[in-house]
Amino acid sequence: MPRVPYPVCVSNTRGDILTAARDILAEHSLADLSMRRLATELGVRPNALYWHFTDKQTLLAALADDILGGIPPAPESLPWDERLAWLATGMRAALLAVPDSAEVVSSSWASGLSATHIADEIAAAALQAGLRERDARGVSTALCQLVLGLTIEEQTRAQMERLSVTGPSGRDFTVEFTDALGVIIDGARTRADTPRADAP
Amino acid sequence: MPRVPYPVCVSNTRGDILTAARDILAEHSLADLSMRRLATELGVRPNALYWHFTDKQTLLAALADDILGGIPPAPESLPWDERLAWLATGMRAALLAVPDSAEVVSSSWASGLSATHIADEIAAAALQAGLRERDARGVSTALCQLVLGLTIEEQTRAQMERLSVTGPSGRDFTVEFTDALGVIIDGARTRADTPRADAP
DNA sequence: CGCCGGTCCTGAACACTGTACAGGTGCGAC
DNA sequence: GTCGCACCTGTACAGTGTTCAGGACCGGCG
Repeated sequence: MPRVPYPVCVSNTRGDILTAARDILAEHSLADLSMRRLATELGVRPNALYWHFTDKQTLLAALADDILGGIPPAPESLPWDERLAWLATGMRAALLAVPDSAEVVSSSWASGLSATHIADEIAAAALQAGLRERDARGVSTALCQLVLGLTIEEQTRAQMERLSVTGPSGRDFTVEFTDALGVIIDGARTRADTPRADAP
Repeated sequence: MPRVPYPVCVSNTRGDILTAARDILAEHSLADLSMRRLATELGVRPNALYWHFTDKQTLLAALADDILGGIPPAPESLPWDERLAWLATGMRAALLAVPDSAEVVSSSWASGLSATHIADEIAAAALQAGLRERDARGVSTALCQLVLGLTIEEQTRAQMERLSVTGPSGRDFTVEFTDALGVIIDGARTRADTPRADAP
């Protein structure tokens, strides 16, 4: 049999690292996602990760892009308001699929290391509806911050219940999301109906 | 002269600790707000803090309540939509007054250790406008998440520029806030005008 | 006076964390 | 055969939150 000097299966790609990070989030939590643990999971020493990513922060930013990358595009056939709802719920679903991912995405957006592709997509959908540029961006930020913030709360609570440091919160986050989403989209509709003749 | 055996000025109260924490945020950053540093600033060993607070997390939650405590109440004379805007901008101003405080408040809200008094106040104002209960709460969460999320981004950027790890972002967060705020309040107005005869 | 109990703090330690530096091993190309 | 590159190792540093047993000070009570 061939001599296996050291590596059993080294030579990790960036993708391998990111999926390993996702696995740690899925089976444990963000608190457990340390460079050491991630390296151990890959059969590698912690420092090895710094060859692929300069920082933990940039690693998390890549992970954030990865997580938000799988949002299905809104069908062109949908009316514009339903497309807004589609995108926001899709973003929420993508986040809910990976525990603690909302906090990861939030930090990455804040640090500017991450792409905010979905925000642009939402703004574009609002623009197509005839909104003014600034209104469209307003709708986009309102929606994105709602999704991010509420999902952070939901996932933090879920984690706390999983470790049973706290009982069930009694909140229905899906309802809270739907209600706030409805309000924002109503606001977008108002802006769409208003004739665009006001002062800049 | 009197012998000063050990304490020069020990015997800190919870309030002293919180203001010291605020000072660290003001003059440095959240990253510098460690138990060790906070203790040093108070002329005390780190462990001493654990007599007043069980956790760093609960300390930060108390700090969050402290920061959001100074929001001026909306004048009763204002029409309801302007009261909503007043409360949201007041919350934003309270956060902007202390660097990195938005992140502190966000974590504290998510962990449930902190009071969400301002959210209730916003919901109450919306309720007075004649909104249904669920709509009022929807407006409240949309507004609070907007303020928190956007301020996190703003303060993170400010911190990065202060350490000159990054140039100016070119974003005008006040404009972004005002635009998104306008959209949400327009949505609230729609809900207020709609006769409340729809199915639950 | 002496002692008790509460309040607030100390000293030392544990198990971690992200990250830096120098060095080494394997592989394909010239 | 050797050069350079891709990828990883070993060791170490400075810092983190938190715990535990214990000690100094204080007012009040017998």
